[in-house]
Amino acid sequence: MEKTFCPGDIESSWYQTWEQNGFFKPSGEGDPYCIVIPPPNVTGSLHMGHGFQEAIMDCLIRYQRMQGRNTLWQVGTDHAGIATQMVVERLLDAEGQSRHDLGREKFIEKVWEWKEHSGGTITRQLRRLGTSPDWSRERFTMDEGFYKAVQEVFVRLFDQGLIYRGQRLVNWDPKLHTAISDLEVISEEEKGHLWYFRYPITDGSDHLVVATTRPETMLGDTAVAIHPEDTRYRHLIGRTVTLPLTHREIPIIADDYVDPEFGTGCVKITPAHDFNDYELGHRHNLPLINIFDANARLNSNVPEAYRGLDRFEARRRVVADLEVLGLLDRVIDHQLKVPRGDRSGVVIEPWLTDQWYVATKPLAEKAIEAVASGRIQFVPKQYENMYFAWMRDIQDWCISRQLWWGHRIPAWYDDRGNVYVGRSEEDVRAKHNLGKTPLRQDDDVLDTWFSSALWTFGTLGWPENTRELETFHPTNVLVTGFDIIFFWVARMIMMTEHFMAEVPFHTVYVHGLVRDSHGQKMSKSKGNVLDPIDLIDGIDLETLVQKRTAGLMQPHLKQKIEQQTRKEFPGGIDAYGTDALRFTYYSLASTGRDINFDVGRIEGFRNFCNKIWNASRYVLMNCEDQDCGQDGSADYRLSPPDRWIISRLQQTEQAVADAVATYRFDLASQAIYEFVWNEYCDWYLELSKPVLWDANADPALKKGTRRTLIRVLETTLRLAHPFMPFITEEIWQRVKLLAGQAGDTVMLQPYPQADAGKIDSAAIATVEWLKSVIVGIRNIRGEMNISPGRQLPILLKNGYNSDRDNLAANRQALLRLANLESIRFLADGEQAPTSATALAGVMEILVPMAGLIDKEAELSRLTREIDKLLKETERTRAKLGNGNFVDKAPAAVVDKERIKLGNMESALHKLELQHREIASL
RNA sequence: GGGUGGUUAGCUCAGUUGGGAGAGCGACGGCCUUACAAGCCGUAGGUCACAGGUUCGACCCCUGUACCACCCA
Repeated sequence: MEKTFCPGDIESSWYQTWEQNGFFKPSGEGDPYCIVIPPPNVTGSLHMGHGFQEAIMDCLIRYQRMQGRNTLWQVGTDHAGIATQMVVERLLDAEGQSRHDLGREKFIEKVWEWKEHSGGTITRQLRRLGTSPDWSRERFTMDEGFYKAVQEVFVRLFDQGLIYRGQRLVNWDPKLHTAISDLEVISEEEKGHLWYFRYPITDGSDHLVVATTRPETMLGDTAVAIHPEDTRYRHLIGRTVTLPLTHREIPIIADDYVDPEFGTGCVKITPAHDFNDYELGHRHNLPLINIFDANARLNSNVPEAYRGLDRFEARRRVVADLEVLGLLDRVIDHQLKVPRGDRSGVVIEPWLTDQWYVATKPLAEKAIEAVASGRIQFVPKQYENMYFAWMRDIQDWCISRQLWWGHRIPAWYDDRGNVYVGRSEEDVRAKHNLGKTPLRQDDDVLDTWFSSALWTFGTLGWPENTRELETFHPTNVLVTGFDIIFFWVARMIMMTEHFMAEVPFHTVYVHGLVRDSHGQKMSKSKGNVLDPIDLIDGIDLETLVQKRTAGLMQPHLKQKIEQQTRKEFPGGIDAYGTDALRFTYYSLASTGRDINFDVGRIEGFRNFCNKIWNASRYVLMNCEDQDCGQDGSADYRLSPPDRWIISRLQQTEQAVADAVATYRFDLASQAIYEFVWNEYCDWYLELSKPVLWDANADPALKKGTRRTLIRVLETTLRLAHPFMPFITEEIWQRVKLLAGQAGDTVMLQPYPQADAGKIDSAAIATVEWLKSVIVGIRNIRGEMNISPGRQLPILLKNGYNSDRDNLAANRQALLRLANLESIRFLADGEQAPTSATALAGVMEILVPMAGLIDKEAELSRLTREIDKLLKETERTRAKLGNGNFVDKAPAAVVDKERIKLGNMESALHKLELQHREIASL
């Protein structure tokens, strides 16, 4: 084996082996276990959030597979309507073309071409992460089969009256020319103005002052509203104002929607361009005047002077014209929520159009019940509240999009505007007896989330009743971020309950969102994006800078991003390998909502991989070509350290099992890390040396040690495999035979199960004793600056018989691990030389000071120890002196405190004695 | 305005029915000890945001406050 672990050397070849041998496919045996991947955008690429999420799913899948379950990880990608269409339109734009130049069919061909070309990026990257989905079952939401499911769902919902077409105000994106759902609108505070306009009362008696943030919409006003109780204006109810610029006469109405505190308490009402006004207009039967076209330019419903103006230009003109007329009262600065499209970034316009809707209320009821009853459980549980809050207020879902890329709505219209929904034009004609009536299909496509809502059962073959559907649905767990609980999770639950009459999954594991090391969201414009592949393969500084600053939407940020990148990664990023990256992800997967990714962490876990690698080198060097009991022979003997590490292994296995069962991957990874590094490497490997290197040692004991070394390593590799698939496979192949195992791959070996019967408390006590003696001596050595190479003669004093037994049993280990010249108990009546002292229980460990230890240094060390103990003793004594504590606390707790106090007092006594003795020299 | 989550070592974070505050990284000191310098040994560092309350006992339970983040209106 190489001296240093090089992840790049092993990763791709093992991945190919696994995939080519079909190890990722369901075994067909055991209890089914299924996860569907949250489908990434087909033309997207892997980001840190994906990496995190995929790592978690792969861990679960590999874990369950090794538990012997019939495991399916259903993989696939999403066509991502708007996002993909935008990408392709941008490419066309670069060639000076628009999609309209091409026409719908040609454009869609282009999109498919682009998909063929770039669609494999994300799946290639998933492979780099070592994920183990069944690639042979890969699905795409635009696949023929999946479209069939989408169409079927649409038709059935329509027939059931749960899909309808209606003219409503929608969130219109004037740049992308499509409606979008509420969830795709991001409203944030922005600086703006509040304009106060005078509207003359028609009889010429007076005027009203209205305040508005959107002056241009006044051209579509159809009323002015006041609060019914507002005494300032109550007398005006029922009269009219003459709308300036348009000279329309519009009523003054009363409605308690109006907030008398805001502005002047008079509100202009534009029912065709504001959601609240729309509702209000509906209540009062106000006319709707649509003043915008699809580009949000003013249309022919406004006076000629304004027609064709962009909405923002129109705003300036309206304000200017009113000012000229003396109707501009004042303008003040004002913070307001501005709705923007999450894709286009432009201000969204409430606009009146015909759209398709899903009536969600009836679907939501069952979906709420599914979670309320516990048929679906969220982990962590608090996300259920978020889910309920949204589901209770759910609005009808606008599912039509004015795009070309997506599932075309299966609806046809005749010349008279009648609509027919069916599985195909022929189907529609037959169903409605339409003969040769000309029909044209609806131009719109469905919201991408409409198709992803069918993901669990659609990918398994529905509407056919396939064996996969039978076996793997409902799926076991959905792994997702909380940001798409509404977009996706809730809609999946609604659709699946409706069509399958069962839940899509039993558990929703909601993980946090990956941020940078300062808690900032990673984004291109912030220039703090990390690419998981760059952490695996490494990247030099120049390339990283180049990558972060290329294609910026706001080029002026370039310099700042470059500086920041050069400062944070002066040497670029090292190649850490997949296993280190994955282990880092797990270590960060606690219950929090934010996951701050610090490159310092991954370096630590790269070192951990190297630690495992080198520990394995040591084990192999000592076991290869040796009898390690690989033939199953039983002529070996286990030492206390052997039994101790086996015990600790059982405890670790249990800790990992408990952690995975509760989705605490941080705790699982920590248990493995601690066991491997702090127990197996730091202690057990060291303890094996005095046995293996002692020519006089009992051969049966040596065999026992080799057997334990190799078998604990082999088990640990299986234990760690779901977390770090590559390195565990590579090493497992080298150790399997020596450990008496066989098999093509570690990924199909049984997962280690804790066996409480193998926990040997006597062995644990012995090794704990050994460790405390060694640590005591090392402590003195370290603090007194005694060279590590210097062999020390150690004396022991005041021990129990058990201490004498332990010394006898562990003499060799002590001599080596503490680097001792000798170690023995003081004889009866023997005078101890002046020594530095450490305690191990009641036993005193003496390091003779002569020529080694400075008196003052030892005194100050003792003083520190004494002070520490003194403080602790005082606290405990006070506690026990409190009658309430002794009376009311459980007896076990009180006893524990008593014992603790006794121990501390005895230790304190010894240290004080020692201090006095040395001080008197 | 309503809601949720958070505040623990210099940094990033654990802390599982309330009973002696932990890890990794970083810092400091010492080591090329035949698996590993991507390492080994040792050390320092915390009013557990603040204020009350419950309790014999609170990082943990309750109330309030401050600040941060996110969601919704």
